[in-house]
Amino acid sequence: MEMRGIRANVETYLWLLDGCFNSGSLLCAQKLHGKILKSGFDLENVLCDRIIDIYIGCGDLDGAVKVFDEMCDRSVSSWNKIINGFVVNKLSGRVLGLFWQMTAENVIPDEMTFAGVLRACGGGNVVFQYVHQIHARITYHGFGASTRVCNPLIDLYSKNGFIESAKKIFDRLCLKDSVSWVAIMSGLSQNGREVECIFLFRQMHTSGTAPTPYIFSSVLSACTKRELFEVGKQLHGLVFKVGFSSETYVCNALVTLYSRSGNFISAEQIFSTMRNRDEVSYNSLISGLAQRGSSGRALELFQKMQLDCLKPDCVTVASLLSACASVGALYMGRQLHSYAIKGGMSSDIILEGSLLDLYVKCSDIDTAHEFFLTTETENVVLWNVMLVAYGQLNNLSDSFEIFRQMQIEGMIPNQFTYPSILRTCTALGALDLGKQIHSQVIKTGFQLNVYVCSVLIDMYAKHGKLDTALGILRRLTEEDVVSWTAMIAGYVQHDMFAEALKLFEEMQNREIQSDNIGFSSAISASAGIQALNRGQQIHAQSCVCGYSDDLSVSNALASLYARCGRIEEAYLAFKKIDDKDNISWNALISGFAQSGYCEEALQVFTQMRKAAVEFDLFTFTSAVSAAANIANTKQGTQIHAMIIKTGYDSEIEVSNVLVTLYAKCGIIDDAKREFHAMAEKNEVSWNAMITGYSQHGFGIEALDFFQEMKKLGVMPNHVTFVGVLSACSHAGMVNEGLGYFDSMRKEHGLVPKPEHYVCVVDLLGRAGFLSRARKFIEDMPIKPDALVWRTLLSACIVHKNMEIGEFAAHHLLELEPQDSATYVLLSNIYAVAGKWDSRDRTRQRMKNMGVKKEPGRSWIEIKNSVHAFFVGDRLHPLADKIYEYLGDLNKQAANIGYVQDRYALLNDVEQGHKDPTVYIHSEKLAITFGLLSLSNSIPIRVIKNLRVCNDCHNWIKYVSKISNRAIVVRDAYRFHHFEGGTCSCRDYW
DNA sequence: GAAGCCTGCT
Repeated sequence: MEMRGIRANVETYLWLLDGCFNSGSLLCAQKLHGKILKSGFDLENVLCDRIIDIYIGCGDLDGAVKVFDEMCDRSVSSWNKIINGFVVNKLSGRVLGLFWQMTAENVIPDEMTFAGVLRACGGGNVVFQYVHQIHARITYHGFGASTRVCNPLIDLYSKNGFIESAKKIFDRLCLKDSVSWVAIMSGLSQNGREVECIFLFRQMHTSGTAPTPYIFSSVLSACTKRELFEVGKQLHGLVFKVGFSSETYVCNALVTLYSRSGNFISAEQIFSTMRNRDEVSYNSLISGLAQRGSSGRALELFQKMQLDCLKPDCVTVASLLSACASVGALYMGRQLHSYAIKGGMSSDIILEGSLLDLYVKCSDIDTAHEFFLTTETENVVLWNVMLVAYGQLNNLSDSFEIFRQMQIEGMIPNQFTYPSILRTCTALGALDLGKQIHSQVIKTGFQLNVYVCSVLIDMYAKHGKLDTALGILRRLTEEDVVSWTAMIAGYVQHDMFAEALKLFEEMQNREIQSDNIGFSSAISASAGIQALNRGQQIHAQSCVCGYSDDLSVSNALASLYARCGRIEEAYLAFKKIDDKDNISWNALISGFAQSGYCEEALQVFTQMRKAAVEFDLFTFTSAVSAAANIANTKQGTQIHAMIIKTGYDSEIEVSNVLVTLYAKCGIIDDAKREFHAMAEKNEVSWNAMITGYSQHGFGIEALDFFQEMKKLGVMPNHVTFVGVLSACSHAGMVNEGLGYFDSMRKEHGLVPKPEHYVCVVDLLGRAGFLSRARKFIEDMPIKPDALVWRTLLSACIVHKNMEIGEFAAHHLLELEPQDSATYVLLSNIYAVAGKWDSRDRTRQRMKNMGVKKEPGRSWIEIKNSVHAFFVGDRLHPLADKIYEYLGDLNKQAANIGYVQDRYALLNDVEQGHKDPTVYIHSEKLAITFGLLSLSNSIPIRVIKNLRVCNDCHNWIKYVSKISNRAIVVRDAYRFHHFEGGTCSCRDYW
């Protein structure tokens, strides 16, 4: 044709190009392209489009782009061709740029454009923020209900953790095809919402949409993940009914289901009768077996697979590796690693991930790092796994270095990266770094991802920024149980139990199903305010949800009973736990210690040692704290020795409680030694010293420590001020105390809590400013609690002020009408003033209210047996000896100034009783018996169920001096440590 | 192939 001089026209070239396209010859196309350029037809878009098709088809993307760049007035279909060219060639990073350029040139994108762009976004290496922007364009151009565009969008959102957004898109679809259903169902399943996935399947089924094998495999895998094996079995029936029981995908999912439930008979049966077994079939059964520890059979199948003409592929090895990682089978994992190297698959991107994960999960970080260095850099998963590894080692600087380096190498952090690094920041208290990463999270559009949010909430909540944490939770658009639980737990960690329970309730009102950890946190919150009933109700709920055998929930229940002082129930709950861990034991020890049953706590500690359960940080802190509370120096120092042996003395929490132990026992030199030996101190350490000094009446020293603490820049907290204010009380420094109280708010931004008001009332009351104390209470911005009134009442008794005492007692009785001690105190005030009518009226009122005065009892332990005494008790076998020695003691005490305070309880009739020994209080008897029975080196320890009375208190001071013995009395309200004629309470209780 | 929430110390 050319030789005859006939010029080819556009049609001719089009035909020629078609031929070229069919033959797939790049060379031919290039020649033709040259001719077209020469002929000047290169301005014809229809030819250019065809040339682009051919170049892309032949893999010459650069050639295609060159043609594309030269074109003018490019149509949307030309843009689509080039976009898809990049997508197919996995150069998705450049697609977004093309898309923005296209919109800048006012070319209107169509469905095909968006489908391509979304595919590009799914390929990783795209900042997720852009997906939101593209979504906005999709809506703007009217494709918000198009399955072709929305199916990949659903997939993209759910893969990045935005399941709520995915659901919204799904709901707006006019026509849902089977791909839409699979996308949303597998999305739900991937985001931990397996139950909804199953629910949606039912909805789909009833709506008449026929399920496909893909849909079955998706819903079955949801059942497997949730361990809803019964539902899975029912679905198996349906599979049979609709005739999919030979479909490979369905059978694979069934094999996984049965093998995870441990039903290997069914699993193997399905497997062996399958028509077409593929690699996945083998992989499912192999990984099921390996996860259950049947590695022998797993390896057997691994061999057999090859006889079935299926080569174990990367996924086979990867699934075996993941099973190894989850059961910690490092040795088998290493063997698989060599297999992978021999089989030439060790550089597979997925396998690299599983290998690294194996080493990290098995805590072999050195090998992990070594392996990491041998891999190529562009696999973001490997970077993420390394972040987890350094997090495990509590190594913030290396973690951050990885985080920084990965970005230098062009990796974009994703929704896995942020939780890992942020968790490390949380654990190591690097709040500033955490905040910086938080701003990066916002910049890159992950601020609504539930995994990221849950860690952010946890980070802020754990470090006391509860408002910030709550803000994040409130802005979260997804319903996420973990984020809610993190917030609830944060409240619990900061003693804000009411807030925790309120939030838990709100979560349930929103029908967010709590998980085991949510339930256990809510039970802990109930325990924090001794709300036994509430805690029991929550426990019942958790049982309904299937958590009756869950360890966290069971531990929380034991802790609830223990912290509510229900010894028997706590032991019962503890015994019911099948696989007790240290937390179960610790729950009893710390719970008993917190509810004041410190002897029981120490007994549990001893049992724990006999049971050869390993102690941890929590065990030691709780046990020492129990010993400290009852000033049990002997057992306290024994535990200290064990702490040194096990190396826990380097832990700051342990040192803090040791300082407390010695301070509370009054061995202030040892407390100081522990304190100064600490490599690192926090505010708790300082508080322990300040409180210790203060409790032992060393007000000035306590305040010196407080000044020193401030000078060193350690931030005082609420507890510091309890110590400081009571130090001022002891030292009689009223004005200084009031000044410190003001400074809480003004200088330290601390809002005074009820206990601080109590301290100020104590400060004023002890100094005798009773009217000022009353005025102070009346002006309080919060409602005075019982302790405030009880403090005022005690001050009135010491200062013998009947009027204000009466006032205080009435308020106290309004709050606690069943507290017999208050009636007794009030009647004592009247007795002191000789107002016998008022006293009798009080006693009558007490009777009318149905309040019974508990009979006073005291206990003392002598050589592993407990001796109990009532008032005027003569039932003890050694009663005669005890009364004889008591008489001696009374004489000696009188010689050095003891005068019996006969007004403490008795009216004139009672005082005239023939035998005054009838009224001898039980603590006197117990102490006398202790002095008779115990060697000089052992302090006398007596427990009393009521408050110790004024007379006994005075008597014990004298006796401690005469006998030169330490006497420790724990009464209903506090603990008194008598030595050398004085008491640690400084006559004020 | 990778990620989050749960017991303790003043």
